[in-house]
Amino acid sequence: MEALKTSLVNTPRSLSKQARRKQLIEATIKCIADKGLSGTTMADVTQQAGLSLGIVNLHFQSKEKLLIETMRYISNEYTNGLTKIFNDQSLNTEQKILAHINFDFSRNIIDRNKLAVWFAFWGETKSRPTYFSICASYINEIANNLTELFVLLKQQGGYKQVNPELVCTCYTALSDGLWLDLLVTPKGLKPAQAQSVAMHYLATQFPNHFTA
Amino acid sequence: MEALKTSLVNTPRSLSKQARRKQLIEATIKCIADKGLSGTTMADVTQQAGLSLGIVNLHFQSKEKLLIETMRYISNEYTNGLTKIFNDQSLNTEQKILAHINFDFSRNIIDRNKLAVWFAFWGETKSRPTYFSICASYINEIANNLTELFVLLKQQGGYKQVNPELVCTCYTALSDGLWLDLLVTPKGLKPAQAQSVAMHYLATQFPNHFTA
DNA sequence: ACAAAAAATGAATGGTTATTCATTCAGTTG
DNA sequence: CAACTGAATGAATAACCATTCATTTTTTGT
Repeated sequence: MEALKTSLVNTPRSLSKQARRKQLIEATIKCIADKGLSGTTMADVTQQAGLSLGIVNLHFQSKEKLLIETMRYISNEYTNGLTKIFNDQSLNTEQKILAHINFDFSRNIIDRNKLAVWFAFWGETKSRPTYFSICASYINEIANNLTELFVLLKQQGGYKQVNPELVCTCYTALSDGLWLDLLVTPKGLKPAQAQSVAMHYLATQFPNHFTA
Repeated sequence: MEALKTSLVNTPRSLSKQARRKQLIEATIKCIADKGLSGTTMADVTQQAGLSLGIVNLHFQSKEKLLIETMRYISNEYTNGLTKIFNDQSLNTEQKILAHINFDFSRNIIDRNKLAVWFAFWGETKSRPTYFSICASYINEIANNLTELFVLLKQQGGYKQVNPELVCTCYTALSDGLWLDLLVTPKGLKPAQAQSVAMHYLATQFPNHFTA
């Protein structure tokens, strides 16, 4: 019996370098989800991709670099999605915040394989400075943007009591915690419920704009 | 130069089995925090404990069992602390909720070494059923107890709008997310701040009992 | 169609690490 | 104090796994 491969199409002998790297990164995501970070071997990854053992070193030089690129891949996907929303001129403040939440709980982001990768790497940030620096680079930017949106909505909606920075910290921690729930107790919390919990919190801060 | 040992006292040749196991578990926590779950070897753990290489297999049979017992150790410490609060006859509902939050952000619980262990294991729950079953066993009990407290406070305080189950889910996710912040961005968020963020949320639900 | 270049392969290598167990050591008992 | 018991040690073993690179396969350019 042959293992299910990440790419279902026949893999032509020569894809572009870019495409081959992506294929390997996606196989890595699947392996980390299935076997954990410590249990993922080069043999696992290459078999999952349907390629030969030496291929990772050919394209990434080492396992460590493959893992770092995998982290960066997921991290970029998330950051780019949010940046696009923040820069979308066609959306007003309220719509941007809504789009942000929708994105945070969209199918592609809360995919359990990817969540497993997020938490696998977060669990190692204390011991691996490189992982930490990847996180650090995007966390601040996202927080600044989101805080800015809350500042604007506070002004526009006349919410005198709201502390935008606090709301940003609270919302961000809440959505991280809901992600963890989705990973660890998938039977208990469905994606739609998770999103409604996040909405419930925002409704406490901006009751005229959001409802639980 | 000799590595700093987990136990600073001279370790007598014969401790009780229980004490020796605890010593090894605490060395394991330190190693996981320092080197990550995948980077922690038997040599690391035993050296950290100031004992010889074979000692783990003598007391735990295998590395896998040591890791499981380490997870259980931290998990029990947390669950027992909360259970004690819930069963404390001298506290009223409001005081129990406050005690719960204080405990969630107390020094012994949000110790960064222990947080690193929590997230290291959570990152592997999808691939390791045993880790998952340890989590599952305590999550439900804690959620039920906390929900019950919110039900009581709703009645006692006349909070018609409050949904106790939702508040429990939200608070729990929020505190998990804040734990993650404390682990990943310790420069950005101090323990006292984290606790005040959690209080801020509870104040939105029970404004007559809690203030941000 | 052929040669040259590029990509991919996987057996072999070498380093790492969990586990074993014969031996050493400390504490206890009669 | 001598014999005994069980805890602790660490050298040796065996399994595992990342990486290398000589060889094979495919693509490209002329």
